[in-house]
Amino acid sequence: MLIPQSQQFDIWSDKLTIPVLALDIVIFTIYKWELCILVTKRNEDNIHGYSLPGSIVAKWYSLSENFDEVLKRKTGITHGVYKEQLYTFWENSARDPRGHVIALAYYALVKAESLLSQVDFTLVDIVTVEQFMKLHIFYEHDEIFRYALKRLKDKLWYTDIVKNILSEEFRISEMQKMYEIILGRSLDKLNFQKKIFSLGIVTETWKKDTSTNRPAKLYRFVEKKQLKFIDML
Amino acid sequence: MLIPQSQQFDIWSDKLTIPVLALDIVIFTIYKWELCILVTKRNEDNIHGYSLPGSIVAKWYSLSENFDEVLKRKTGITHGVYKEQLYTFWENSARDPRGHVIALAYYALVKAESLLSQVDFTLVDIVTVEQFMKLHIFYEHDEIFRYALKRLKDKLWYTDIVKNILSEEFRISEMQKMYEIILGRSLDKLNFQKKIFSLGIVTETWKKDTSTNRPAKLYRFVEKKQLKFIDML
DNA sequence: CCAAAAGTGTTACTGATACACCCATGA
DNA sequence: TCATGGGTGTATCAGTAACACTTTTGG
Repeated sequence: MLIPQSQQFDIWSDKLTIPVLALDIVIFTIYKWELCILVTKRNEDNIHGYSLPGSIVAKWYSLSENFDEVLKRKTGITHGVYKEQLYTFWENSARDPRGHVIALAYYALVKAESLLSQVDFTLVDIVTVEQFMKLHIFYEHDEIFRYALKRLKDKLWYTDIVKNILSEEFRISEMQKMYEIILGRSLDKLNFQKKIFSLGIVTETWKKDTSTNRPAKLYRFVEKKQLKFIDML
Repeated sequence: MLIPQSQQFDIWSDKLTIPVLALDIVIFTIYKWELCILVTKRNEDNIHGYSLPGSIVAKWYSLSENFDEVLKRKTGITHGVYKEQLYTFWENSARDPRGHVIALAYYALVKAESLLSQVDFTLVDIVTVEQFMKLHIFYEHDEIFRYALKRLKDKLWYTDIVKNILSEEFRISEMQKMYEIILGRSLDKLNFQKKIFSLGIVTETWKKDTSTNRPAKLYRFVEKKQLKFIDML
């Protein structure tokens, strides 16, 4: 399906009556006990700022394939990623100098070790969410970020999404720590366990982790098929 | 921004590297005490079937404007509509003979009287959801429908979305009836009231509706600003 | 007075929240 | 033996669900 560039239509041409679709990604990870995301440095009209990694959606490929391709080309990450579509935004022309772009927003969750070993840091920076909120953000990517963060926080309580940033076997306290970092607040130990167990997303391994004073039980996530909640799509 | 058709690029051309974006709408209404939606009759390759009203998204207009335009052109409806974006689907080429289309799905809620007075029935049919599920549906519009129905059902319990199909002033029993029709099951009277009142979406008018034996209190929805729940986007 | 629909009470159960305490281990 | 997490108990409160009863009107 590859066509010589010279024969391709100019997608920014006024002779084209359909909008260009971009795919932008909020990539979350937990790094040094903080919730972080990846950002791309940008200079538009001599204004220095940041945006989310993103690119134009290509024809002939599914949205999932487009996601993988954008992620790879803009960050270097090729595997070990949880992805989920968020929302489709219209980026109005005042903000986007290129013209009328529709932004298909995704968010992703990656383990820090996995991310660090794959990311090309000449392409992107890693920033904490606190830092991000003080940056100058291009397009409407700050809005996309807020939406992604809300979705991530909400999903903790009714899915096993956190498994994408935990190891195979883990102690409940490690899991709780992840929740606390993402939510930005501390949680009650026992109440957390009751909630998680009632969700039915974890199961005991009957092993112990003896790396701390008192050994802790190790858990793992149950198979997808055995989960009772159904997450459409 | 109008360009003579002769000068426009062919959006289906292989020389175009970006996908075409379509906007498809699940239009719900309650008609004759049943939950119904609007469908478009289609014949593709001599196969008779139905699809959701939809069209190609045009450049230079916001998604909201595109929605209004599609709705008007494909159904005749121009006003009195609640709209909400659902999800963006990739319609794989096997199902969509035109090629690679990305479908931006919306759903809408319209009062039956408003719908009936506006709809052009040479363009669309009105079917109950039961009937719809037995029809031959083109593209992946049956999947979009199921997703829309789930969203609609969920939203009843934490928003005032139902106000789009109720009159200004109404009795709680009328409201309950709407919920029952949409959810497809009956609800307990008192429990329903407790739930709705705790949501804080309705307020008393101190008027009575005397059209039945025992007069009923009339309620109305509270102003948007006074609602405590925040619905992002 | 009876049918129809409005309107209210009670109880049991479940889950969320807050707080308090004991336990097993290494240093 | 004590500091450090791991692990558990319990009371309260709010929300959910099921069921039963009373009230007000028109005919």
